[in-house]
Amino acid sequence: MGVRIGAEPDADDWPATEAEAVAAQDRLREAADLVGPGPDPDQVRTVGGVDVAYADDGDLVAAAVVLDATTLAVVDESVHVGRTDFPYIPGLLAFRELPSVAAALRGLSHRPEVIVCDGYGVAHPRRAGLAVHLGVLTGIPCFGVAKTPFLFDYAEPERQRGAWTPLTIDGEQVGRALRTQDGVKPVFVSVGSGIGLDNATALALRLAPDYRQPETTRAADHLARQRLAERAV
DNA sequence: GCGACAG
DNA sequence: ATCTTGTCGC
Repeated sequence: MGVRIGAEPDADDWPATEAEAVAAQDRLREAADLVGPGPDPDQVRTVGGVDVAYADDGDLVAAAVVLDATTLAVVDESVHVGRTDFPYIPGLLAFRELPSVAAALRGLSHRPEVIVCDGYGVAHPRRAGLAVHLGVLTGIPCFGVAKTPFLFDYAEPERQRGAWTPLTIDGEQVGRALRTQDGVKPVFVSVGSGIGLDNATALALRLAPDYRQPETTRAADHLARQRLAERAV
């Protein structure tokens, strides 16, 4: 327990207002590595997943898991129980979730080779979504897989699993709409930092052999919800 | 100006 | 995100 994840979010320097958060994202964007290429999807051995579950009273549970990239079995997991002061503001999700997610990651025994986020990377108003933030912070290749579209344009991918179409913002490519299951709504893949879009797409598809969402996200989601329900006992 | 808006 | 019944389908 206690794996290095790179720099930690500085509690004293953490934005408290919307304006400060936006300014922080503008600086953060410059530090991101959008090319990678990052780990070869066929050579990766471990993949990390993170997610957060919330209670009505503001309590939260952040979960971090590590899966064997071949069997997709969970080989390591960690949770952080805490709270957030930062409200949910579209475009500023990272400032609400990231400190708790980072805490959960520090509780892992094994450092994953790549991390999958539940949300956006550069498919974001300031190209600085949760996956960009986490990738820069940890130094671990990171990308995002979101369930719903925000401000980008895209054409509907073909019906079969593996089909994808580009996500664009003002003509700029910021990710892909990827069909992970035949005839099921696509997910939205975008790079965070330390990995290229081709590898991120291939990995997302490989991590979702049976369901719409990657197993990393499913495992982290289940763990967070379970621990939140057990809380207060 | 108003609404919509990752999770 | 979270709150929720029944319902359709494998």
